[in-house]
Amino acid sequence: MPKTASPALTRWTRRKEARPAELLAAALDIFVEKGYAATRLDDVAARAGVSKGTLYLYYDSKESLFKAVIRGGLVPAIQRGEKVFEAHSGPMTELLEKIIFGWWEEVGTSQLGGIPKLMFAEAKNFPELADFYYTEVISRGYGLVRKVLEAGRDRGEFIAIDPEYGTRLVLAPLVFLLLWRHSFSMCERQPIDPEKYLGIHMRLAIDGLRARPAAGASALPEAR
Amino acid sequence: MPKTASPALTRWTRRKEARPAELLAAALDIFVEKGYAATRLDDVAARAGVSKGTLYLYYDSKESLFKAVIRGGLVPAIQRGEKVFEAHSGPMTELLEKIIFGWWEEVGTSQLGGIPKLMFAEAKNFPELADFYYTEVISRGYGLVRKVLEAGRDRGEFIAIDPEYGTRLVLAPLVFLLLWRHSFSMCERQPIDPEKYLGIHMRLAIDGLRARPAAGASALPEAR
Amino acid sequence: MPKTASPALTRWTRRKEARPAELLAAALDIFVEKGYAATRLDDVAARAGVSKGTLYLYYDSKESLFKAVIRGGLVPAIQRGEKVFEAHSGPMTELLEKIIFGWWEEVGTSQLGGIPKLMFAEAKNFPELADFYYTEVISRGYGLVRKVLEAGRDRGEFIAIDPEYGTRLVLAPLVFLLLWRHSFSMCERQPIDPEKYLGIHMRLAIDGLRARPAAGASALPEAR
Amino acid sequence: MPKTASPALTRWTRRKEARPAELLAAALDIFVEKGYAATRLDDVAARAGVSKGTLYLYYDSKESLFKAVIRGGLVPAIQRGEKVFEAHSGPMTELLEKIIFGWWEEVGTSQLGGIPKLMFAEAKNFPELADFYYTEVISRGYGLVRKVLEAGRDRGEFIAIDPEYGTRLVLAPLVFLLLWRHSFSMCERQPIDPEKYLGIHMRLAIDGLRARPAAGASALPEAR
DNA sequence: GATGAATGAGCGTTCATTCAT
DNA sequence: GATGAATGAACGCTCATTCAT
Repeated sequence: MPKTASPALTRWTRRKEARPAELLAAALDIFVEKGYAATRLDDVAARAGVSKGTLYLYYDSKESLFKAVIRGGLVPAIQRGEKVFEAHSGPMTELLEKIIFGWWEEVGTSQLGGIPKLMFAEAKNFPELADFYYTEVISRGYGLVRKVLEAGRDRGEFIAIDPEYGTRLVLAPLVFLLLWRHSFSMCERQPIDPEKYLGIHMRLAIDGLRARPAAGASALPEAR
Repeated sequence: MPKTASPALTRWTRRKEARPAELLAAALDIFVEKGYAATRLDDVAARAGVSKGTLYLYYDSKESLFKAVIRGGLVPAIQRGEKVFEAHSGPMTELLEKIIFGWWEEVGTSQLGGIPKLMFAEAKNFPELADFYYTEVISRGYGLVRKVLEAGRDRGEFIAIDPEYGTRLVLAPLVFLLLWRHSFSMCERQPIDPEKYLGIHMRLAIDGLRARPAAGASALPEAR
Repeated sequence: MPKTASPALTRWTRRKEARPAELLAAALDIFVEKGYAATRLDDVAARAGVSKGTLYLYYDSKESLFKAVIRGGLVPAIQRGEKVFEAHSGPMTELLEKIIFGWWEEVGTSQLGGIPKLMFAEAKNFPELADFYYTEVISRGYGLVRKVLEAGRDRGEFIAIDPEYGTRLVLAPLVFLLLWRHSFSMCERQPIDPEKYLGIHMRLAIDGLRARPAAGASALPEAR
Repeated sequence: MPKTASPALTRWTRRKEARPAELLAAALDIFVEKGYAATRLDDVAARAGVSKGTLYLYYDSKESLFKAVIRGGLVPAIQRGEKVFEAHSGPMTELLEKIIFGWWEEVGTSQLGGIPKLMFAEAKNFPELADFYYTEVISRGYGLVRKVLEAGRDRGEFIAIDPEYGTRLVLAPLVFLLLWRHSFSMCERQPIDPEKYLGIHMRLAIDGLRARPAAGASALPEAR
């Protein structure tokens, strides 16, 4: 005998295990589509196919739902990046490319790529959310890239640039790409090609950071 | 024909003509402080010293008020940049620095610097607004930088990089700085120093773009 | 016929029979702690160590649960008071004190003391509940005290005061004490001492009610 | 030409001066009818003939609306009682009766008489409200009566009873009457007659408090 | 032209009640 | 019998917009 006739027809269906993931997926969709403040919990519930009250069975508030989306989506991606760092041996230039492109593939091309725009947009109005995101995502992502730059400098691969600023300048175009694709991308006739964009950025950045064997006339004079 | 007839009438007329500008200044303040959605028209009216109803005498809706803010604030700044381009003679590296630092001083350090964050945040929810901003601000700003890069390439100063992507990569850190300062800047202990940040960016970018007399092993091989 | 067949069945049966009492005890705790409207059935269930659904196995609704609490708590206390009346012989002044102090000890100092406040609060919103409480608790409690006063008057101990009003005036301070301790008592620096309060009340009341051998100038002139 | 055709027909009617009083009257009605927690602001608005939003034009929250009801209704009544105290000369027995009966006529027979029940009911769940009420109403009302008792004792009219407890015992029947009439009064066949009830209370209380020229056998032995 | 009182749709959150398991 | 996931109707509060004055 099959399990039941049709789950879609019953109003009460027990889905305890699957629910949180479904709810989070629906929430991610709507948060990315509308932004944090403009997201209505009704819409999230409707997207997940449940009632608004059900949301509160799993998450205490809009804010905790949002945090769960971050915790379940972006934080693991960061952690995987940290694993990649630890497992890596070889030139830091390679590791840098691996991390940047990996992040793009994992985050940039998925729905998660819409989160940073949302966070930039709402950080001022929801300081607690901003703190959470800064601690859990930004500082860890930045720390990861900074460690790569510092290791490269220590290994003699990179020039001695201030790692704080170098990190920002390495990440800025990546962040910009993320924001762009969730804002004005539909306004351009010629849409940006992320692979090409990131490729050029990486080549310019790595070349700019690379320690030159014999500093020629055009080398950066004391970039610190 | 003289501008106005009597002084008494003049003062009244001048007041009436000054109203929109006062309203716009107040709106800019609040929009930048709170964001678009969180801005209450009551607050704008209070800041301008008028009643809420008066706002509707001049602007149809919150959205049209917001558009007017952009039209009156960012577009003239772009136009001044275009003037600088036309008046310039000499190396394009100099012009690029002049434009980037000029934009930072004029826009980045003023209230207007908060607009881009707003636009990125609301572009998806207000497509018409996004189109308007893309046409009036983004494409003109980008075009300006692109023309600098193209002129530099034509003059043999810069390497032959795809100008569309080069432009984005030159501007991305600037945009990032703008957004950062209106979002997460209060989360960091060590606040970013814009002059230093832009200085390093310019040196890296100009060095990366600069055509090298004799391309050594580490030079960019055909970055196109 | 013996009560139950086997010990195993007994234990199970006993558990099932104990359930309502456990639920009622939990409900009394929460109702008294939070009030009727602010009581959440989740809390009652949690306190009783059962699920919320189980509550509905035994009681149709929040209101019927509340009624059951009253039936099981206050009504037996009234009945014990009636037994005391019947068993008493001797002066009515003694009986009155016995009943008042007994009620205080049994009801006032226990959880049950919170019920009258609830009933006063909800009587208007739940008329059916009010009728039930009036019939089962109030009219019987009043009747008891009234009979004491009437007996005292018939025995020549008390003056001929209208027993309806005398009863109310004897009970009012008791009710007031009950309500006070479940409402504003935490606002006062010097908390009320129930023994002292009731002691003074009793002495004043009994003295006021006591038939004076020779009615002096200050005696109550026919208080009817 | 008359002012306007019909105010009832226009949706926007400017009522600024009259509004607060109308709102307060409507709020008092509903609060007394339903209690604090069970009062819906929609109902208050509907009773006042305005929209719910209009309520928030005048009062920040449900709580502040309620406080305004107290401040505008009960506090002035207390103040008038304090004036009566100051203006009085003559026996304290007279003053006590004047105050008790005055309070009854002014508060007990109006809608305001429903407030105390509501406060007893909600004090535990809204401690801030309880503090406010205790400070503004209870402690002042109690203080007033206590001063009468103390003055009477100092003048030799009253026996030396603990004024804190004497005050409570004088007021308890009054409070009880107020609560009763807003809770169970509709359950009784023979409704209580307030004048008679208070009359008997006053005679018993004043007689109980009165210092006896020559303490007979039945006088209170050291009621302290 | 200017005002500001009034509106009403909408949102986050709560909780008594239901019912598939 | 017992469970607890799911529901949905409320409720307090907000705010862009309207319009009588």
